[in-house]
Amino acid sequence: MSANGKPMQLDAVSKAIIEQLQSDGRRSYAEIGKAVGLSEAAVRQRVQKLTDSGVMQVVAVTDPMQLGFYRQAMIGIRVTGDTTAIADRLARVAAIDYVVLTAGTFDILAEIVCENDEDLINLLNKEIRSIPGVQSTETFVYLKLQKQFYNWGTR
Amino acid sequence: MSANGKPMQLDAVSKAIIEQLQSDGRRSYAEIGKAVGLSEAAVRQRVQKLTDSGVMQVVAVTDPMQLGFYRQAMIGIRVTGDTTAIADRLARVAAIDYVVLTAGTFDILAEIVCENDEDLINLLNKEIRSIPGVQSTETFVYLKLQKQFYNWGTR
DNA sequence: AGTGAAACGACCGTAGA
DNA sequence: TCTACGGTCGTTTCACT
Repeated sequence: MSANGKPMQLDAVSKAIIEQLQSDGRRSYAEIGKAVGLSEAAVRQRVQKLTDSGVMQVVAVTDPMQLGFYRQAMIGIRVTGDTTAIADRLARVAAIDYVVLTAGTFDILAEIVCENDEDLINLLNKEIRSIPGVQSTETFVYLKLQKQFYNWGTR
Repeated sequence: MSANGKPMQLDAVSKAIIEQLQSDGRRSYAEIGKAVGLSEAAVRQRVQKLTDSGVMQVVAVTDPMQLGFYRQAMIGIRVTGDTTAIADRLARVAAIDYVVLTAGTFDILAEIVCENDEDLINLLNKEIRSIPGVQSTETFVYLKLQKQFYNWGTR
């Protein structure tokens, strides 16, 4: 139910529940209840509502570095024609984990995750620059990830 | 224990477990066990190891849009001097949820989440462009988030 | 690194304020 | 929207392979 257009107004308790799950997504409802001063059932209902409405999701996230993906980069892309069609196509590439349409000197920003520089070159040439309509790309190789906090939109 | 420098080699079963938790971070170990063909205890041991080693985390992520944060943007930043010090300072701003040091025509990329354009202007002027050493910024306002897949590094 | 069993605790539906 | 409660299922520990 729900998921209309209007922003959801969260009270302090719901915010506290989200914080609990942000630090550990597998914490039990009972434990969260103790922390926020609510019964287990009440916490469960609120979590249900938050996930059903799409405000919150509990998911596993992985560290590319620890899995041997040592090269990450943001690619700024300038295109002609339909940006959505091109972004759609980029979104289907497994090594591209983030695609956003933007206003500014780039039309699309895409984040890529790969093992090394050779993979990066191949990705750029074979999966990005080869798409009809892609005019130019600019690559920003990641040196150090300083902060990452989880919010989300589509998938 | 662990978290050395070498990449962790995951077998098909661990990958399957991660996939299960990527689609629902609260799925029970028993249920995951059924899906991947392992006992509940074995699944739990593997999940423990994956989280202890830092390869995987189960966390809550929220949708800024649904919470009334209608304006998101990536800011490309050019600086003089110590990039780390400036990135550190940016990371402490709540409205900045992502900071990465890069090689390329920007030294730092920062993603911001705010309610409207006025907030965006204030953030840019008061929290970013006012930092000593920041030479210039380029703003890429998000029009549409097309893909977001969760990997992570630091926090 | 895996299984199985028994005690314990979490989860879920339902009833009621 | 919350608490209370009972049945069911998941989790934990441990002994064993």
